[in-house]
Amino acid sequence: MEQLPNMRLTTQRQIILEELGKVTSHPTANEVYDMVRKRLPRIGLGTVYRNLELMADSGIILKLEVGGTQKRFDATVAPHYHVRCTFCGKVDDIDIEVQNKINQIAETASDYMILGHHIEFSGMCPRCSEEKKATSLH
Amino acid sequence: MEQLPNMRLTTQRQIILEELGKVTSHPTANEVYDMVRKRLPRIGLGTVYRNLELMADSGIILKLEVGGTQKRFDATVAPHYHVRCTFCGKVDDIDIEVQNKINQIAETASDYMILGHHIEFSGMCPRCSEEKKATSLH
DNA sequence: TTGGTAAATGGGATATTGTTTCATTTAATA
DNA sequence: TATTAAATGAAACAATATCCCATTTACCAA
Repeated sequence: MEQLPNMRLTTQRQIILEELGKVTSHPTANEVYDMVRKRLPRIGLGTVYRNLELMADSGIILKLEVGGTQKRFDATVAPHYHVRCTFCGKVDDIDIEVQNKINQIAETASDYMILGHHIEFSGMCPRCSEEKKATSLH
Repeated sequence: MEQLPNMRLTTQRQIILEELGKVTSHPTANEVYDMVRKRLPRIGLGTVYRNLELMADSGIILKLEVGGTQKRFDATVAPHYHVRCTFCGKVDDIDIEVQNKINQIAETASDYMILGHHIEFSGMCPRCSEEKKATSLH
């Protein structure tokens, strides 16, 4: 596992990273906890939070603070955008070109030092679209 | 106050909206609660949350679910972007042109029905820049 | 202008999400 | 393999948000 100096390679960390890598669903900390607990039933929720934060800080994974109240995590660290279903809260990737130039534009328009950006689309996922169609039929 | 049918014009609602309109700082629900309590000391926190959500749902105000764990609210409903200071959490407006065309691009690239988007820049606010400069001097 | 009525409130309980503490365990390494 | 600091598990705690329900209040019809 890629890591920072003084960061030990524990079983817990390995398995958290492995499980996160298996899914594309941008799980919350609690969802990761559930996934990991199937393999390490005695792991603590604190350990999961601690490690997700640590790995996000060191750039091994991505922390998403998107719509909804919960943080979500993503094993794909390359810059990319997301879409969030307004109805069920599901988060998926949006595979379009990253708009690097808007950082410059934003920097000019503000007194912040701009370090990056994230685009979050909102929409309706296929599943919710289906359900809505079904409901409106009667 | 602009409102939905069956939505009563209560003192609490008016004052919440007035206080939110006074600031450009995108306050959290708790910050709004503090502001409003100066004029209505007996208002409940639940009332503040309830009304902010209600007003956001009806489009009177904007609910921001940006970085950080808390929801933030904005009296300006016209589409615009935000920047969040990675160091202190402050949120400000970024006054650049809204990229309407990327909704189409995103819709083509996914199986969601795209309804909108929001861009959140991350950066360092002037205040934190100053502080960092001061710290690194000795 | 009042009286009826459903919406809204206050305040506390509860739920949800995330963080901290500390005694114990464990990975790294000398 | 003994040492030691980092990491863990478990539970307490903190922060944020929602719910419940008896009481109050805005609105409307007469």
